[in-house]
Amino acid sequence: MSDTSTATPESLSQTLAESGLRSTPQRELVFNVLLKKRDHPTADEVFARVKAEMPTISLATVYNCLETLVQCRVVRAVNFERGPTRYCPNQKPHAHFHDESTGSTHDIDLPPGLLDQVKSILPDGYDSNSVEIIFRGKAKD
Amino acid sequence: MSDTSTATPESLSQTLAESGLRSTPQRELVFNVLLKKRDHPTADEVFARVKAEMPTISLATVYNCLETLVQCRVVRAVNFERGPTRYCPNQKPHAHFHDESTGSTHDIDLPPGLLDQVKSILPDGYDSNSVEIIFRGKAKD
DNA sequence: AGTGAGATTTAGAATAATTCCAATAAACTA
DNA sequence: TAGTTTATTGGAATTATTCTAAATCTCACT
Repeated sequence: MSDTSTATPESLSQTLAESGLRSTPQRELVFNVLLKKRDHPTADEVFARVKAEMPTISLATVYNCLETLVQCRVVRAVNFERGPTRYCPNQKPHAHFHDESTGSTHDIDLPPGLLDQVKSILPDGYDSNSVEIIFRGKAKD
Repeated sequence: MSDTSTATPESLSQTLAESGLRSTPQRELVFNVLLKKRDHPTADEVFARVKAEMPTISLATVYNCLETLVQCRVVRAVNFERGPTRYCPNQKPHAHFHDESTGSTHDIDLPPGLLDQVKSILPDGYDSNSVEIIFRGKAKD
């Protein structure tokens, strides 16, 4: 069963090219690290994982790569309060559940139409291009 | 027509007392400043407005007061990406619309039941105590 | 009114995440 | 392969916020 909800490593260089950006070993590796363990890591955590494979990479580059991937829309940046930004390669429409006791983040699939329904509460004159839904609480397990 | 959606200045000292906290001129003033101009100011902006009336107040105190008001649930803290936290005395259930071209923030009233409906998409085992909805886009005007 | 305990305020130092910068290196193009 | 553009790098800088320790205030009790 193939997963159509995320870009594949193979398609990354194409996606980058479509935005006029270059495929580099650093960008590929940062993306692969995000795909391998989908636990919404921070830039620091991505840096640590990436350094294991490419010890010479710099933190600034990790920030640059993450920013690039977000621009290309193959990765989403997620924020909770003012905590460090977390990164998520899930491209399906989804909400986030932030477990306040563990600090962990879970993706919540959205039923089709929910985002449009939520958008429909906007009064005239509001033109929204994105809706974000964040739950906070405690998740079993 | 009275506005029941926010605590009144008069009720603040009572609300504070209920949490075992003292009413102080600084806390009252910070709260009044938030009520007077409901444009989701940052701590720095609150500091500037408050200093006009109480020139000796410190930024640390403004942070402390805002934090206290948030704890008492008479003020909500709102974050967009990693920008500075903004403060909002609207206690009605509402979403936020973040205008990306002006940086301004608008409250969007929620129809009754919407939050419960959104919460109902959570799978078993997720116990949420708050739902936040953020729109991004362009608002007319 | 006076005293002590605890709460609050204050200025400045410290922190954390991120961005900026200028130099080097790598990648595409002609 | 030379030249131009794009990307990476390490370190300094920035920003919002929190921490710290001392001074001040408030309240309850005498």
